[in-house]
Amino acid sequence: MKMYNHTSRILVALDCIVFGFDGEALKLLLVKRNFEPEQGKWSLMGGFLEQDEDLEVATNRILYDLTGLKDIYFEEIQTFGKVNRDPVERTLSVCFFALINIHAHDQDSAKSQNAFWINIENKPELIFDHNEMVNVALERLRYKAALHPIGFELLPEKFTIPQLQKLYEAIYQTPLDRRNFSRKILSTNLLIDTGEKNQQSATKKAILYSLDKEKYQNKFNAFHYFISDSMR
Amino acid sequence: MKMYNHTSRILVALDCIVFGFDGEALKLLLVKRNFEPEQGKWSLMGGFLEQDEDLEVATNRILYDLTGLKDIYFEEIQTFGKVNRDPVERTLSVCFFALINIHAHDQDSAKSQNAFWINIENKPELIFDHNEMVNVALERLRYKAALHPIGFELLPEKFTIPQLQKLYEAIYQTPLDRRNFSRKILSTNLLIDTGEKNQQSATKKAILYSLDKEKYQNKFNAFHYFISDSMR
DNA sequence: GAAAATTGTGTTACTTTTACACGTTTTAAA
DNA sequence: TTTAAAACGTGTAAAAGTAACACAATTTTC
Repeated sequence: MKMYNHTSRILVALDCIVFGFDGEALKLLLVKRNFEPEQGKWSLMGGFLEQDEDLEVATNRILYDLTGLKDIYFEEIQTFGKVNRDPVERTLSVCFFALINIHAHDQDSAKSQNAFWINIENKPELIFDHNEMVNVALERLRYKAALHPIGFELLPEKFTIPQLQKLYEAIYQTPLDRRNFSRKILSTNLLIDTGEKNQQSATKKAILYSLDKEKYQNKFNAFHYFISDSMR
Repeated sequence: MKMYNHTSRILVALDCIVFGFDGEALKLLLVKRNFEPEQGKWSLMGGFLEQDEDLEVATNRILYDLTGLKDIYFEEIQTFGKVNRDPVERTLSVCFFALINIHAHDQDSAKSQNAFWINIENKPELIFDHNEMVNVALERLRYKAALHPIGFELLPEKFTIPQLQKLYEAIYQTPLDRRNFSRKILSTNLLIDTGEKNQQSATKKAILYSLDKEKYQNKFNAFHYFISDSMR
């Protein structure tokens, strides 16, 4: 194979912001580093891109090693490329966030990576530019969840509308009106009534819904265009 | 400086989709390659990331070399990282799009790069994965322009509402209702009546507006949250 | 069986959107 | 000078969607 006559080959890392939701608070899966550099400090989960590995494959590899899950919802956020962002050696970082059902992931995988779930409000200081990465990821999550039904990715297969509401309240750090929220969610027709009820509850048991995955795919891009139908 | 004990250093390129608007159609600034590889074929404008260069600096460098403009509006789209996307050598490509006022750029800069403005409908086949990059960029432009007032970046300092409408019609490839469009734009309060009129017109001369840049900054993120005020 | 907590559904006022109509300005041809 | 054609600016009523609030039903605990 010929090569470009160019010498600036650069180390490429991937860093992942993993979001989870435990029913009350939005959480991050963070790594307490038991390796150098910056051993003992907190960081995002990451890894290097290998020479013979597609970028997307590397993303899946890193997520699998961390959670034991495949087919995780993730999307690229941004590539961070300041010259001195990594003090050891110039490293580009392709940064992405992932949404997982916190109860479905493999706890042994996380443990083997020394990863822990931390409430977003209690986020410790992270190494390098990882703090900025988390900020950008959180902003992107809020942006995206306002326009697309990605919140479901953080919930179990079956969930109640009050649970979904708590999730949105955690994402946006604001209380929502129960009645308007319920109507808005139901009007999307994305939910299927499973006929079951949440037996966990100590008061009135809420209806358990599942996601209509076909409609979810179709409606994913049905966000609010500035160019709405009426303008046409 | 210490180095990571890791051998997979990779060539990193940047590729840029430059959008322009000539008053009628949405256009792309494409390069007819007079260099190898793929000499004679069309491609996006790009370049390699240098060892001592911030990613953002490289983006500005490439845009400046192509257009002679500084402070161009641009945003990162995605990093393309398939192993074989460049047949010469594995190359990661950080891809971004830029919006420029087609009448303000330096034509000599473009000429020196062998770059030409092409109507988006007449886009030729591009090398490597550049076709996909353009598709993603166009999708992103449509997404973004529906939620944020970035269309102005493609227009001259002073412009009329009918001109702005033609731009949106070019972006979304659909006719829009003149009266509703006008009301919607004016309701944002982003436009300042300059008191002048478009003297070019052969019929009734439209009012020339300029952008209220302060409000533009403030309102940039006033997109349609799923979580609207009423939900709070 | 009453109280407390939570859930499901309903209602009305208000705002925004949609789908149109009409009058004005400008140039060019009659 | 008048008239026609084209494009621009503003207006309006019906429909749809949003916001703010009320009430009834379910379940456990006391």
